[in-house]
Amino acid sequence: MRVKRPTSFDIAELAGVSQSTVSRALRNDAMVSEDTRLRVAQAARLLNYKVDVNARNLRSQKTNTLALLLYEDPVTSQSLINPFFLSMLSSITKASARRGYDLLISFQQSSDDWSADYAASKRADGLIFLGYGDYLRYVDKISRLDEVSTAFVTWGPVVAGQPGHFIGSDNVRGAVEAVRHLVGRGRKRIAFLGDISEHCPEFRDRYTGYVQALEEAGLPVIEALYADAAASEEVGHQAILNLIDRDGPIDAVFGACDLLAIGAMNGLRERGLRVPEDVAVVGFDDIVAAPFTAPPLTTIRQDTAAAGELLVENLLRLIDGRPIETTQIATSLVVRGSCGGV
Amino acid sequence: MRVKRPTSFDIAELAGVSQSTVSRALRNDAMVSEDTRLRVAQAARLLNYKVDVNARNLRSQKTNTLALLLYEDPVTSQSLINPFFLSMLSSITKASARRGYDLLISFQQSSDDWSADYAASKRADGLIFLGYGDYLRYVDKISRLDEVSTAFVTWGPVVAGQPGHFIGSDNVRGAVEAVRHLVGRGRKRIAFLGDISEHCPEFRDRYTGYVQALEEAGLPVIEALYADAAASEEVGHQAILNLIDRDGPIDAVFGACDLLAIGAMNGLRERGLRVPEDVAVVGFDDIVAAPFTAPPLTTIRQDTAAAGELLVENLLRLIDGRPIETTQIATSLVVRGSCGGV
DNA sequence: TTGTACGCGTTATCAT
DNA sequence: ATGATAACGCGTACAA
Repeated sequence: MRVKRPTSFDIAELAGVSQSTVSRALRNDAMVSEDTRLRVAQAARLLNYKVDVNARNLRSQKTNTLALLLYEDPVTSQSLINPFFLSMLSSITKASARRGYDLLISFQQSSDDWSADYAASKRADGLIFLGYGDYLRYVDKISRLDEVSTAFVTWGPVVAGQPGHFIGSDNVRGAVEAVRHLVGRGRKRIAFLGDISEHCPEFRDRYTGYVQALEEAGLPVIEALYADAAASEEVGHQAILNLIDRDGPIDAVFGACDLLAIGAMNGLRERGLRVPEDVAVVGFDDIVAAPFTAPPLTTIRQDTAAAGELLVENLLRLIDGRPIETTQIATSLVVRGSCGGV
Repeated sequence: MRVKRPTSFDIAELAGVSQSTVSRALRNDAMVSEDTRLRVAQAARLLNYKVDVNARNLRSQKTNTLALLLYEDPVTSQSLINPFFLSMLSSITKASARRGYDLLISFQQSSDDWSADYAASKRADGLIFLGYGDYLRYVDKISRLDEVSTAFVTWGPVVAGQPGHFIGSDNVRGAVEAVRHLVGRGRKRIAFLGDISEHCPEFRDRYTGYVQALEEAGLPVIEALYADAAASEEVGHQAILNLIDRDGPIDAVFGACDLLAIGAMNGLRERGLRVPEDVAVVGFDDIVAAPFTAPPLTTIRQDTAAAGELLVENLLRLIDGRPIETTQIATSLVVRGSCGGV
């Protein structure tokens, strides 16, 4: 027994005005006398009227909605999402809510179900891309978005010739800071964990910072201390075991992300090495779990709150046709037990 | 220089059929000859046509979208969301994607910005409520939803007389299992951490299970070993300190959620007590961080993957007017270092 | 199997 | 400051 949903016409009748006036009154849109505004508001409350957003969107060609597309390599994620992105997601949600935008989210599992039609089908006014995934795989699709002038921003490093607008942490500086910290504690044989192929430009930037800090300290960059690794705990675990067993002693590990660092700590423990006494460990991200590991993880914090704000803010600028401003976010070193802290 | 978006009329012209036929062909909806279907599909691809979902939704009175409303007590959450809910969020996203539904998400920060109009304004076909928040505060609003026959499901325990459909873990059994495990390791003075007021019925159920397991083991329920605590790490930390300092020795802690248990472990360490030798600890949830704590946290796992599926599945049933089936999910004990494991 | 005609509920435009 | 009217783009009876 469904009651008919009231329309603006019903409100109009009840308030004794025309339907178009109702529309204006509710939107605070144009000049409406205080008197009628109140009568309309009251009538609306009485009938429990809510604007039909589909009609509104259709007419106004605006959705007041953003879409967040999270993509991760299926290889990397065993049905679990990297905590860092969950944190980003949380801050993006809040940022868009503060701006009065709804947020639609979608996890892209394979590159096939690429449902970036969100904009084309007028489901959203703009798109936010987020992921540690393989960027290369998405470039052509993203270019297509660019061609049809869809508004979108991507979380990540600026890659030469990449279409669209990238916003991200200053990965190079962050990594420099991490490695400087290790060097400052007297570490000399510092392993790097992470995939630095062109598929993972963020990790590549962090590797660049790693090299930079080593050189600046006059330390050699030892190739054997680099271990390719996708972004997960298990992978980090395996990678460090292989590295230790094959290439001998290390006194520190810099993980390109916290999950890798955590995996490494587990591997080190398995080999009877103490953290930080024998091997100091620094990660990158500062995920929620980082303070709770054993020992607590020293890491480079990415300011997800600021990141969410910046992504949303800039996306809205794009939607309005205004120019984008800042695109880089400062990181900060968080010292905990795994290197230099308690 | 924006190009005009193609409409179904444009496709119709290009394919040499009527607009209504285009609509049918694209929806695979009615009888359409293979021939015309192909011509239409080709024309659509050529013009890069996408259905305007607002028009579609308006016309069909269906959105193919679900809304996820996450609410947490502002007291409890200092701008950080409980990892458990992030995990739920992730699984719900996937579940609804699998069903071909878009997901709209919203974090309810205060009870004021109660934007549960998602259904009333035809933004979504159904709602999912999720939260460790104060249930009582939401009951009346939820009742109103029930009155206007909005389709919605709530993650949580079944509370007598509560409107709507609740779906959740079997908190009592889970807690029983947790405490049995502690008892089985010879623990006798087992503290309980968590708010068991009517505001937190889930925690209350877990307390019920705690009491049940103690009684079944012939152990006394010692009131002094209960500590009220909201769901956060800091609160757990403080609570255990107070409890130890005031009420003397304990040999185990059962935290109503993992964050509380983790906080407790930190507090115990601060007082020089070893986990699990001096005090064994068991949590509830099995959040992402649980395996990484020191020692790894023994806990009751809530099957978030199954939960997400069940919530979405049942919500869709409600939307279709079909009856709801299962509403309880089994938990499982995960033994790790903090009690009985390595 | 396909075409015709209308309506979904709102916002925009042009009057007054 | 308000009213009348025309779109917005698609789905669906109904007719053919």
